[in-house]
Amino acid sequence: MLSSGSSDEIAMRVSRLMLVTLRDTPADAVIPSHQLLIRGGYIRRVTNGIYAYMPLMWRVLRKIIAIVQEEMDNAGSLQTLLPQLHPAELWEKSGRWQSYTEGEGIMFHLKDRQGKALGLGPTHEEVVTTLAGELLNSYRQLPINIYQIQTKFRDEIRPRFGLMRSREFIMKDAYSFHANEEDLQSTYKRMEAAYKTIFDRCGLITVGVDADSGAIGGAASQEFMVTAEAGEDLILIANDGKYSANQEKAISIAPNKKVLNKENPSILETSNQNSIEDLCTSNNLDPTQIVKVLALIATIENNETQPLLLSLRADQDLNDIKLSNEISKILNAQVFEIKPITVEQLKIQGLSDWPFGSLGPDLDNEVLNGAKSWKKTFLRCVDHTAADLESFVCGANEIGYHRSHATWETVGGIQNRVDIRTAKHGDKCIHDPTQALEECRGIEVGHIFQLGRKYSKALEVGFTNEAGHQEPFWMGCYGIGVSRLAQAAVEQNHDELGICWPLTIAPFEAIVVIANQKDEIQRELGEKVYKNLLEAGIDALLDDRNERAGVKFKDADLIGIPFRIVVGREASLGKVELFKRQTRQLKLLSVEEAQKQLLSEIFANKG
RNA sequence: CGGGGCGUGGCGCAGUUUGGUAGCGCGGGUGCUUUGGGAGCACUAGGUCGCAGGUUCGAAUCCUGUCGCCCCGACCA
Repeated sequence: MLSSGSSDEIAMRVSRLMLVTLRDTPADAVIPSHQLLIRGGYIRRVTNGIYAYMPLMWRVLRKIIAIVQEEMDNAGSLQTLLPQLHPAELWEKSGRWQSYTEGEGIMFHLKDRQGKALGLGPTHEEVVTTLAGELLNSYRQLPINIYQIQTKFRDEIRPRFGLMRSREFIMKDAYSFHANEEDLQSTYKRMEAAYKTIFDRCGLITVGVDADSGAIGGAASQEFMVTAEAGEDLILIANDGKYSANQEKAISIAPNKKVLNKENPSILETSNQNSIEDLCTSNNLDPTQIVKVLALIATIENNETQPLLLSLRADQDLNDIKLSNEISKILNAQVFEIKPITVEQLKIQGLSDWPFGSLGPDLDNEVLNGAKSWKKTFLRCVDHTAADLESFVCGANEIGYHRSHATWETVGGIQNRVDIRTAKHGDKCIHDPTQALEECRGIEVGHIFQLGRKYSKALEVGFTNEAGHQEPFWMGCYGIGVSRLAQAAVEQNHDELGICWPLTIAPFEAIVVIANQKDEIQRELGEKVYKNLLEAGIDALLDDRNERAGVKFKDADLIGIPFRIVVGREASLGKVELFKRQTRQLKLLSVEEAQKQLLSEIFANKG
């Protein structure tokens, strides 16, 4: 046993830290951050998508949590702690129980000994909205903004990348309640600002992007992305930085078209021309002169299935998120799934083959006659890129034939003009056509939504307004993936030797390495430096292990403590080395000077 | 769920094609040496080869089934 120091002090010694680092990269980790967190002994997998946070990791998480708490508190949000087990009735009332538990639902659920159905909270709109309904009765009590930091459960279809997409994770979620939309918008702006401060303080480079609000629903929403190669989302950013969006949502100006002169319509023989490319080379056409037609099937509320016939300019790609939103708007119904129609599906529906490859925008509804479960008329949508063509080539609804110089009048007109194309790298921007979109990948660490009145209406909760009438709340919700953020920080801050934590969220600010534990002079000086740092208020760690210097250096590089003081062979001369992990800058200094410089660097960077 | 790959000491892997009773590196323990970039030597502990059936004199190896993990897609903080 060590004779001196409190138990805290003992735990700050590497020899007592339960630290196990791995020399080899674990086979099941693919991206750098996941590999490094496991190799550095930060996390251990317990089962699929479920991880244990080891002491170093928990220190990182606590630092992130402290920053989040400070900024949320500053922004006027109240911390709470809500239950993790939710009764099914609450979710049935909001209409989400079924979609969240059945099929590809993400809610873990169970029955208690009374046979009552419960779910483990993947998010807390139901619970929090119900509470608000019970407690907030008057506009005089509004607005209210509350948050919690807590473990969330989502039975992900495919957990992966360690903490990046796990089934149990730490999240900060906040909910705001307002008497009107303007007030919601002002809190939304305040949260946006708080989020920027939080990510800045965590030492992360993030971009706020326009986002699709997905399953949660609602109006405006913005995602905060940590830019990194391993990111699962593709984001588009204008050169001037004035516009940025998730590709799922991004809008842009489509590339210029090659005008096809107006001439009398004619029929093209196109047998064996099975792709747009074939069609172009064989007939000397440009893809921008062709309208391609896609047949899809949408599954909507009440298990109804609506066939879709979509027209896009042939050089453009369909964006299925935009499509889903447009279809939902047109039908005024929830869209669950949209899939391409295949020959097999036609068979199942008892339909004969369609002229795939030669579909035209005017494909007759009679091809749906006799369908077993599908609706019998197409919902037809034309993307702006196709609608803007005055003369074009398109399928003739007969295998082996296309129509040349068609116009919308000759192919049945345009019923729904929509934006369903995918914006891409290089496209011109709508806010300023001299600017182009750049693409990069991002990890979503935060998402803020203006929910509107979706949940307050569904759960029938509201307040009495100034006029004395009952009204549903206006709501916002604001999430930060705390454990994901920790891993994203590693993804953005590492090199070939290991992690380079940003100072503010590093498990320790400095590590004192005694090169040779058996050298009494080194050992005593190392202990002294360590003690001095602690007394100066530095989060310091002492590597007192009886290991060779090389092993300690490798481990220190791997676990990524921002500053390192090496007490080694110059210890007898009163000299130590000050090493900065990020830049690998190394200075041989007197003990006093090294400590002084370390303190000034740390206090300067902590802000 | 669809498509691909993999399960062999704590970790990384070989052995499987062509059946003969399990091996390498790292890690762990002990001792000596070494001591500023994942040390050397010696000794040592640790695996019913994912699991269950089957074929065979004999199965990590062949067959059937099953479970788990990883990658690509649908989901999301």
